[in-house]
Amino acid sequence: MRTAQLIQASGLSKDTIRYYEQRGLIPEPQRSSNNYKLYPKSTLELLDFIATAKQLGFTLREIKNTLHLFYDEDLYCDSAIELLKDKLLQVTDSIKQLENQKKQLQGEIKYFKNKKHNK
Amino acid sequence: MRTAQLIQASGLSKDTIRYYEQRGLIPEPQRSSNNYKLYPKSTLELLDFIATAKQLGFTLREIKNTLHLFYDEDLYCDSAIELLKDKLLQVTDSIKQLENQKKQLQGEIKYFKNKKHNK
DNA sequence: CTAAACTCTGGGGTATACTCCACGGTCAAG
DNA sequence: CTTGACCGTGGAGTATACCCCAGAGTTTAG
Repeated sequence: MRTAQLIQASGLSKDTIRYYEQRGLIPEPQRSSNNYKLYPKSTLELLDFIATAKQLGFTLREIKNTLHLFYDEDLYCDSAIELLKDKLLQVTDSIKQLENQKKQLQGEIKYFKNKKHNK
Repeated sequence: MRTAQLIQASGLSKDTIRYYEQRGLIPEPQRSSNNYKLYPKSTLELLDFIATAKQLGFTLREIKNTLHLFYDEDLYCDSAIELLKDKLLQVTDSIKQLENQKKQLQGEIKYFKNKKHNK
């Protein structure tokens, strides 16, 4: 498929796709005689995989490092579970930090309400 | 006080202080005859104020926009409460998003465990 | 044949909150 | 007087995930 089709099918912009290409997240496509890019169907699947991983909170760097999972069926499950668990820990940690921040904010609000009341 | 003292007392680096100065978070200090900077005591308090606000999750931009509160006692309470509530909403929202992400991750993990089991 | 649509490339810009480097002036101690 | 500590400046670099623009070739519709 050509660029326009990939853009359409993936819902990503040309620049995003190019960016992924440059960062090595998707393989360099073949070229037709006029130098237009020709993507295999697998690239679309790959882009979907990337989109899902991004949704789950993985950075592009992390995704790039796990791309072999996308190609290697045997490793797929175990490694995927491991990575997901790692990310789960990170997310849980972020939540904790935010909860903390929330508490502090609530404390501050109370403090100012009191201050106001005592005027 | 001179730069070294302010660095010491605030715990910030010279570059950070300079950065805040450039962004207008702290006022331009006076200069002694040799062009050394001379900070008033209030600058230290201001830096503490900024540090607290950062802790609470405010960006430097947001902090800059609320600096007048630091100077205006009358507005202080009401506006502070309002700002804190806004930030609280933002934090709460971030937490929700992360909770969502967490659920999705857990879902993915289950999916892969199942897949593995059925091999 | 011409104009519009499509495609490619290189390169710059964005936001955030700094850090780091290099060059040069100033001051105090010995 | 020299050495080392202190101080100031301008400007570049960092990380992330793109967006936007310009210039030029290609293809398709009318």
